[in-house]
Amino acid sequence: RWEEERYPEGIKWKFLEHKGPVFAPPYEPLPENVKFYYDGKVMKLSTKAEEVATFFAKMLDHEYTTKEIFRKNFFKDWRKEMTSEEKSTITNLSKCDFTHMSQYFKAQTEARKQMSKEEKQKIKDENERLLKEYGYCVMDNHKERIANFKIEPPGLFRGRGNHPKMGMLKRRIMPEDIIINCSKDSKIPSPPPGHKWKEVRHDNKVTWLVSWTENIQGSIKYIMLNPSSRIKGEKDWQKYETARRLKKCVDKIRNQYREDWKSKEMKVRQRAVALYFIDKLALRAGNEKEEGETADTVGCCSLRVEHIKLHPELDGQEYVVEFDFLGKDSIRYYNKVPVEKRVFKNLQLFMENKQPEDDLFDRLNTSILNKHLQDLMEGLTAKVFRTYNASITLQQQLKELTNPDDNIPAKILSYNRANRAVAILCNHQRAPPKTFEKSMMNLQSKIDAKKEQLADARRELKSAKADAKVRRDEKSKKTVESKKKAVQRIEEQLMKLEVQATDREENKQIALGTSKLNYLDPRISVAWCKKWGIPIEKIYNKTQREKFAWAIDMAEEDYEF
DNA sequence: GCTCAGACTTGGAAGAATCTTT
DNA sequence: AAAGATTCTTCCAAGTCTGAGC
Repeated sequence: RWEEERYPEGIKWKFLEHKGPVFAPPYEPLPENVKFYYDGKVMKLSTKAEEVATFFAKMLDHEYTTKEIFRKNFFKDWRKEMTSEEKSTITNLSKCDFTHMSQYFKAQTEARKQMSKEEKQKIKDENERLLKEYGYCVMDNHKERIANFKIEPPGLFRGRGNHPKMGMLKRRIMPEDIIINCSKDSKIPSPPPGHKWKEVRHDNKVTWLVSWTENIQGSIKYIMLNPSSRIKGEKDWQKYETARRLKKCVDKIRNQYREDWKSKEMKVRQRAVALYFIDKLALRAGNEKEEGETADTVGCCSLRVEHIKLHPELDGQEYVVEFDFLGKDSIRYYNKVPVEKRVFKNLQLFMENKQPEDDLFDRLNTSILNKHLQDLMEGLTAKVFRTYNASITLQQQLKELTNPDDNIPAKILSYNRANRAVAILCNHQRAPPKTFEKSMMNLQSKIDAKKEQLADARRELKSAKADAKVRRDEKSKKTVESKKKAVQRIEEQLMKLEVQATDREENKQIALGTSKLNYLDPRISVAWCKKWGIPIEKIYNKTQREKFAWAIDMAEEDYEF
């Protein structure tokens, strides 16, 4: 569908027109009868202070609001929004009572659920209108869907893990904060009445339409296109092509880093051991982070001595490395891995005379590592190994697990298992769903019921057969046939349920989404579907099919990653 | 080399929509 | 038709990596 690189190096588009962002709705003050209490007494808050209070009230049931850091950060920022009078009265968060406000919001949510069909439809229509007007742009000759055309509303920052900034106030974004990017010859979006944009620029070397600076980390946020767009799709395709190029030289690279374990230079040894981890364990690169600004998490290059334990022997295996650290999003990585003796010896060396909080690879960072990788293969960076290993694992697992004689549900179970192997490799975990146990039990009772139904059907079949033997007439023969069919149908249904139960159980703590969306070359899945006659809808839902339209178009059943 | 801003990808949870059961 | 379960979509945080400036 797309031809390769229609533009000179670095140029992303020739024409870009859009309507600008949709701002968060303005704050609506609470009705008079919704009270806030301080120290047991009713207190009427100024609009600004009230708005921030509602952010807290809405989160009251969440564990966040019990955390010391969250409360401290919130209170500090809240006080900044108060009038001087409020400031002098409200000095202690523990004396603030938000429960009435919280109840009000719960009632609102309930009321929204209870709305009539017409009212709900009205809201839906309004959302659709907004999407139609602001949700699309024109990039070159295509109308494209925008991913996030709505500006994030103000609220309380919720970091993940142990974030030092949790609870801080995310301020409201105004047109004056907004940079618009579009082409000169396009119809330039107009700011809301009485407002101005911070800037309008025409930079066709970037893909974003709108940007602003967020106040918690001071980082830039963007409005960009949907994954179904040409610009994202092409990039995605390129990513997998880079990973396929790695496939061709990965053996050479592996031999190289194994050689480097013996290097005289410490830096080279560290680089080689780190690369081994990235390759073998699919670890992330691990950039340095500013201390105290974010949760304390690490990747490969930023591992510290305290994150690994060396076991010369463990459970009958030699040279075992025990990893235990918090990775991206503060997800725990825990793994015991037997490694080659040389790696083990090197790790011992790297850890000599170091404190637990010292860097394991003190001579290495991601920039050094990536420069080296660039020399090994053009376009090679640390994350390409994750993509490569994820995709190659899927392909290999599909080959191994797919049984040609299986029916469709069983084949899909195999697919999910292959997907799961990748998710485990990439350490994509989720909190078990709150309703997990219950839903498993429900499914089990469905299975039991189905088993009984099957037993009944079999009994009926048996007696029908006996009957037919005696009577020897057409009618009873037909009855046998239809009973046979019924048994078969129920057997199939039972099998389907059992497969579902297995799949769900195995998936309890595994998140498949990220690998499916970001690491697995979609052409592998498309080819697999074609090969086994599985409808693509069983593997990809509508959004996913849109994102992977290029692959669905491109891949035949003999596609090899 | 090092730092930092900038741009873009990757990440799980929460909320909304839809389907299924009661 | 309400409630409950499941799936899809949105949200927005948190990574990776590049390149400019010194």
